[in-house]
Amino acid sequence: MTVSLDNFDRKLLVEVQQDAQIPQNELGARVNLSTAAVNRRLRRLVDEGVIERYAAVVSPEKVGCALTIVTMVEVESEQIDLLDAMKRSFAQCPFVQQCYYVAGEWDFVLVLTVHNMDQYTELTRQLFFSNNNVKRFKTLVSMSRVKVGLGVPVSIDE
Amino acid sequence: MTVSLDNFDRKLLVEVQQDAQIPQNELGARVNLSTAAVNRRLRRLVDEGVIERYAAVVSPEKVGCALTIVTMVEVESEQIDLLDAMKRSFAQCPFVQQCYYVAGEWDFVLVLTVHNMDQYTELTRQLFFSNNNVKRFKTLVSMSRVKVGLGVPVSIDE
DNA sequence: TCTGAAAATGGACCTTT
DNA sequence: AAAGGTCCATTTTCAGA
Repeated sequence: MTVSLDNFDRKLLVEVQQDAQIPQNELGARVNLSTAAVNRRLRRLVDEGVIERYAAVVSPEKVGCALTIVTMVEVESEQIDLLDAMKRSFAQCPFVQQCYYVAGEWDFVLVLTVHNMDQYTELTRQLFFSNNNVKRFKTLVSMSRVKVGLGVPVSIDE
Repeated sequence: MTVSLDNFDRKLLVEVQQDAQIPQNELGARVNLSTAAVNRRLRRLVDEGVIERYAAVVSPEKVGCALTIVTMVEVESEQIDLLDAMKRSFAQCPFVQQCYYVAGEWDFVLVLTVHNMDQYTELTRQLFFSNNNVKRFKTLVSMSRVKVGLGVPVSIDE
């Protein structure tokens, strides 16, 4: 599952999570490696699945998705097939940015990106009210996205 | 704030959020545009801030960050400077992947990525117990990351 | 690590609406 | 003017020695 990474790999991961467009020679200069070495290492990181993919991060506001909402959901029954169906329905919905199946007071946590409240209301109907395995849900409306990212911490020991 | 996008832009955004490494000529083939036009449009999208950045998505498991945790926090006082200090402390922490300041039963929602429970315990001490503006917090441990991403929905009208 | 070929990016310039 | 297309120079990637 885990992969062994040395400090060069870790430094590269830090850089590349931050900005994937830095050319390999520049990366090399930063971590003290030749362009070719950087190239090989990045390829290996992708091949081994450490780097899952490269993605453009788009600004929700700029495309009119002004509202971020966090919703917690409690289910009626934890029967596997019912849970799977719910997971699928959440995962499929393009407005669901993230979905975690959790242990604790709630069963699911969803992060949603929508254009406005009306759209959220409509979504709750679709995702929650029309699903009779949803016992209750609670809505938290984001007033500020303090930190947003998928960055994974990689510690570098000097 | 919002930017006017035509269908070409939207199609490009869909592709590029999914995979930022598709070469521009291939993108052109997919959306029916020349390489140069794709190049110009992508540049414009970056300049206008629609595309905030390009990032490598790394697998938390592969780098040993096996645990995803969602934490809700309620504050004692909503005094601006206290809130700002909290926001800063959350944003700074490399294990805080996301942080939203929300309205509702809670004040903050955090998504954390940690190596193990011990580390989380240590983090709660650092982030919550040692901050006397934290009234209470609730921990939800993720058992499965059903959907994870920063993808923003862009609808294409044919 | 170095060198060089192949690929991708991005600008110049002309054409269309 | 605004945006597309073709062509060409520059930059970047990536494999072999």
